[in-house]
Amino acid sequence: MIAAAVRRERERAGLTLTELARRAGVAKSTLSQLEAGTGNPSVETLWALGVALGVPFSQLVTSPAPRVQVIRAGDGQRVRSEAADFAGTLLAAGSHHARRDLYVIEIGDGAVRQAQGHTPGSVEHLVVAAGRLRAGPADAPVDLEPGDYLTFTGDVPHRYEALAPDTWAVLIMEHP
Amino acid sequence: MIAAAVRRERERAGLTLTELARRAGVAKSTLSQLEAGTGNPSVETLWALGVALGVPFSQLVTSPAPRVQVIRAGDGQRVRSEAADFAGTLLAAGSHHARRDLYVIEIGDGAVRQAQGHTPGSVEHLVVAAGRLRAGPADAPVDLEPGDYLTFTGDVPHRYEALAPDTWAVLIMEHP
DNA sequence: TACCGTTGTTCGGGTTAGCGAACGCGGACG
DNA sequence: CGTCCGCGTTCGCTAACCCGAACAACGGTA
Repeated sequence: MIAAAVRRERERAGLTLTELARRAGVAKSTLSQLEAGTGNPSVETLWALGVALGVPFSQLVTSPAPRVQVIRAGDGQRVRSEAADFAGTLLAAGSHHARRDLYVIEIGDGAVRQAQGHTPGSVEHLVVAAGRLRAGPADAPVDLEPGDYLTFTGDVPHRYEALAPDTWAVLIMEHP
Repeated sequence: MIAAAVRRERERAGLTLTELARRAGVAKSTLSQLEAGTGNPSVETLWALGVALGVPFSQLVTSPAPRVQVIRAGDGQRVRSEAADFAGTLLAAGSHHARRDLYVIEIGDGAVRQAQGHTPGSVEHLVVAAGRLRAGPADAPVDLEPGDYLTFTGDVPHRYEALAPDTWAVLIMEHP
């Protein structure tokens, strides 16, 4: 589990095992056994590897991934405030992924953005703010309207297509 | 550093050292030395403690916190796509916090939501989708319009106040 | 083909993490 | 006061993490 994460991050950084071991200050034998899944590394070792890889260490202890989920505007678990005219809808909670990039995306009317899959285990969260958007995995896109929420795994080809002018949305990308 | 985090979480859960060691399946001597800051624990040990404490493990390796930052609609680092009429704006990236709750919030015109500070180190991210919103720390609120992005530490009293009808926004709450 | 540089994987060994048991301490109870 | 129970800390000891070095495997080059 950790083994795969370390190897994935190392290859994503384009480093050899020897080079990463040198930069992190650990013996390459240690790193080799670690990537082979033998034993549990100490926190110090894993920390050194995380620093050398430029990833915040919790990224090296990943976990499984969900699939596609849509919450329509008005659906979802609403949390109302008694004290004020305020309502919140919980869309996603409790992931312990590490990197989380937050975007605001704008797509011209009729424009289509194709994206090949990102790193395995990445998850995308999308909330449409205005316009209409068709998004999701390339083989199963979903039509969304303002307030709609969509989440899906980003490790397969996917797309964004605006169905109305001035379409924009909030996009959270989680990289495991 | 880790020592303090473990002790803090253990006391926050109201557990004794002996009880936590029993639940996590580690020797209490190990836990005692760990909280004393002696040596580096292995990942497996820390993981077991995280499970027993009900925290996602990366919470045991904390880090500092930012303050308030506003990115106006149209500002920010834009990432354009050459292939399609598509533009994305990166708002926040690379946090290594653990729990991340995603909300869509709706606030009635003129309504004010007050919130006392949450757990130390929590961070809130806010993107206004429609309407006008005054939000932020109670002593330094900021007026936001659709597309504006605001982030601030949530461990101090803060507020949300709608300045127009049909105001809603996307809210990401990070709990360290 | 032979040589060389690099990559990643296996070997002994020193050191340390983790365990179980024993210890000192403080409060509750008879 | 004496005993008991639970708290957290220290004491040997075994196991394993980590290291350095030697080892195969591969590709480029003369």
